[in-house]
Amino acid sequence: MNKLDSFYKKLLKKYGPQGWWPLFNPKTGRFEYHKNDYSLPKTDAQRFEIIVGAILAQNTSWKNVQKALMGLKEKDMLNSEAIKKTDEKILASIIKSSGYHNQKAKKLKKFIEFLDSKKSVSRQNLLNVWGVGKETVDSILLYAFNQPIFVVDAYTRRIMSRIYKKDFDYDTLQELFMKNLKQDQSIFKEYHALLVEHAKRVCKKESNCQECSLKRDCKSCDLLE
DNA sequence: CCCCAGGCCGCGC
DNA sequence: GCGCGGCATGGG
Repeated sequence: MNKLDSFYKKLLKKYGPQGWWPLFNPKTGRFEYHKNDYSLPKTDAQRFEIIVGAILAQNTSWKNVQKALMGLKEKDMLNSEAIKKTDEKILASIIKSSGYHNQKAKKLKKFIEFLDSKKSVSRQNLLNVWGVGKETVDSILLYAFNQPIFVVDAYTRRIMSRIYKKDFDYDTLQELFMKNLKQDQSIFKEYHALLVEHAKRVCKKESNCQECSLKRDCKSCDLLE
């Protein structure tokens, strides 16, 4: 078992399955995780919700994104037709809580233009869409389209940079994970979610090394200095 | 008051 | 190709 497999095992043991990506549940009226179910989305509506969430979540807390998604939901606007026909300024006001709302309103419209173009949903085509970069594109491919692509984010970088005491760029980290893990979208989904959880709870900006499940492998661990 | 959050674009060099 | 400022709200 390689290092990355072992990290995964330890994080999963500590935090349990995360159930990403959270989806709105009409019955409870809330956004809910779905532990151990890697088959979602089940409908185009759910797929679209993940896409919108991924764009709104750029450099923004999930709580603020939820409010924006709820706003869209309440106006029956969490669908491409409604977003398409709504004036960009109006749209921006509805998603205001997600921050950068003027930009994000434009991003949503640009992405819907892409979906309507019927171009194939490939990584290269998605990266050509204005407003979505590597992380957003990979999140969409993995969580909305169930493609085995590993998502790298600021948390992944922070954790890995501390463990190996060196900085990695996006492509290097993505390649590292994808070459060393089983090519399985459920593992990629879970691993990314676990890294987020670990970074939020333990490997924070001010790290909490004594509680860290990976401390024995970490070159930055305070306890070793 | 500060800093941060599930980034990306446009620009200058 | 890399670094930097701008984008913006809500919570701690």
